[in-house]
Amino acid sequence: MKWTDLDENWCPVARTLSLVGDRWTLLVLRDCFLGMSRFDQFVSSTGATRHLISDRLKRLVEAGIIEKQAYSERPKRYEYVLTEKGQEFAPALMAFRDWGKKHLPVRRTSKA
Amino acid sequence: MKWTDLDENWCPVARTLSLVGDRWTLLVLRDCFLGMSRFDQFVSSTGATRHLISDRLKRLVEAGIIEKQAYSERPKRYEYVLTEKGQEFAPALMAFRDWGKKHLPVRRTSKA
DNA sequence: TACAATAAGTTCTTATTTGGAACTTAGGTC
DNA sequence: GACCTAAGTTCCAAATAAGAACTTATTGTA
Repeated sequence: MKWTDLDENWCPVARTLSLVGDRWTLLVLRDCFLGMSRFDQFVSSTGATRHLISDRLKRLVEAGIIEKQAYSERPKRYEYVLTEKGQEFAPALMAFRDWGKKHLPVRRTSKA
Repeated sequence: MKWTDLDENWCPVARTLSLVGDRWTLLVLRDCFLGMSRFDQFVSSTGATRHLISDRLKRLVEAGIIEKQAYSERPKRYEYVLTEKGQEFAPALMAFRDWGKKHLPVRRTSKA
């Protein structure tokens, strides 16, 4: 079974996962909430490959979660911003954040 | 970059994703919240391969999110139940559910 | 006794996805 | 004219997932 097959699932959690259920997509969304909007920002912030970021941004745009907007005409340059539908994803990311803060503290591995 | 490399990330969202940031893991957790606990239930409910379920259950046990418990001695049979750490993941799944209900309604494709 | 069934996995081969680096395009700057 | 930036795309090798069959231990049934 491939992941897009979940999009017609009876369960709203499964349908949501068919869209955003992979780590890079969710990291891109996190970055959007942190105020990032440009391709290279997503690449360096997430550590994902340019290929993946390109793919995930396309899916998110197609799903209406973010929008592609030109911020420069010559040369043509675009940025990505959350739509209202995307904004409403905030509670999910906050739940992830809270769980991570509580249950996965960073181990400081060196130099005090 | 591989996904487990996110486990030491400064961002709690990224650390959480290093553990549960894939669709099958999250679907298994959903099933746990729905009261399922057995291997074959996870397989048929999620539609993932036995191989994947096996792998994801291992990771979740290792992370202390679920626990493996024997429910039969002869033959040895195990089931998986949420730990308290796992229970506390509920808000994240509820946020996914709410978002999905609102923004991804099921299209009825045939027979009224 | 033999035959099928159940549960929880593992193993195998093939297909799909991802990683990593280099290349492209369209202008701008020194 | 040589180099820089931003936003991608292309390529091939490596990792991961799909799908089906097999395993192990035990119980229930004809």
